[in-house]
Amino acid sequence: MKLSKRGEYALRALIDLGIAQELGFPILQASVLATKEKLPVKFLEQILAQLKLGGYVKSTRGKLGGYSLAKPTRRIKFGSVIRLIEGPLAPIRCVSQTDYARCSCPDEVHCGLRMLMLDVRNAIAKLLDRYTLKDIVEITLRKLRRDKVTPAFIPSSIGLQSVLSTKGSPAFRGRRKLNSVEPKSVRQRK
Amino acid sequence: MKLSKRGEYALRALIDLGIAQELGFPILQASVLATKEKLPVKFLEQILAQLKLGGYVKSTRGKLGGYSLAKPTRRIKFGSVIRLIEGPLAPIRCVSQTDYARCSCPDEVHCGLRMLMLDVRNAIAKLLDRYTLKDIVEITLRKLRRDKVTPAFIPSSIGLQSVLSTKGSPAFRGRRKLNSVEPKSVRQRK
DNA sequence: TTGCATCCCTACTAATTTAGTAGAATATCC
DNA sequence: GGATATTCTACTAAATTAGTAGGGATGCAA
Repeated sequence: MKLSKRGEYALRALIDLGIAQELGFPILQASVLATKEKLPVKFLEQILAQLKLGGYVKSTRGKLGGYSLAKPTRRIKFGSVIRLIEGPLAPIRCVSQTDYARCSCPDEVHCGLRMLMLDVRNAIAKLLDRYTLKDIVEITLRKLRRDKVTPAFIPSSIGLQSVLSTKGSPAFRGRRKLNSVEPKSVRQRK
Repeated sequence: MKLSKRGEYALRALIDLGIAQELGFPILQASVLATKEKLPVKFLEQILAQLKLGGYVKSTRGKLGGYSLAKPTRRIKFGSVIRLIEGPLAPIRCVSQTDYARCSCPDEVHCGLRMLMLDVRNAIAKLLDRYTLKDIVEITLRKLRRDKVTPAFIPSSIGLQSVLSTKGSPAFRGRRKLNSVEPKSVRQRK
């Protein structure tokens, strides 16, 4: 039931890009992302390339280049990202909706394991196909604000302790709407 | 989010043992299980040894020997079996309840990925830690009866088409109780 | 007591997947 | 043109998975 490093890094990168975008920094370099998450740049580049293929990020080259999200955060569902990187959500292929394959058991209809795993796959898919990057970005930002913490990828050149103040810095004046309703299942712990 | 073959075979074996027991054949040989599920005997033996270590099955040697369940089916939860064979249910270690480990992110408390994965792990655990072998055995038997199918491991020497009749064959006269309430989440499809 | 079916134990291995490295090519901005 | 990025391709080391292989120990039954 594991998420691979590759998958983990992909999701981290997307979340970082989402947060940064919301804070007014729509473009981040691979090196910045890698530094923040403490992972190998070259490996991350490969993952970003894959995300680009999947249509989740776009890139610009050259000086001032980097990666940014290719579509609105609310259109990016975690389920589909994970499917892209890791394959089907289902624990066994015979209960996959997106990539079904017959399993070895003689009688699929009366297979107890299959019934159980179908439930597991549905539980996972229900969560991951509902939650969008937008949800997670909002929740994370709310937590950060509440605890007055500054995310690592804010360029230190700008002394932006105030970036996170709810009042709004110039970067995002007028486009705040982080008071929307929190999704039921992803609640803040503690 | 995959279940390994090893895990799959372990669960299949337990379910088969559970069904066989309920039908009055409490002991099955590794070779019988392997034949039924069409998988390598030697590999299955290793898995059964692991299940024995975990206290889920017991074995008797010699002629007429074989494997049987070591405790009542209602005490065998799928969650713990999978944990034994596969490790933690959690997609990433930092949200595991049974085998926590810190992850690479700088700030676990404000990690969006962690929040999401905690929900996934809880959804999985909620299912797998609730469902017991008993639940699955009952549901499977009910389906088999409804469709009048005979499970493969009934010895062909006995001509037991009638084994599955609800009226009861001598093997289990008087200890039928398959009309208990079906768990909500694992329902019969179709 | 002999035969045989069964589990038990240990070691090995082939294939696949995972998690990267490495380095040069290409594009873009100043 | 130089600095800074992404892009592309190839390679690889380590771990995991899914088995094979071969005997040894045990217990029942004739």
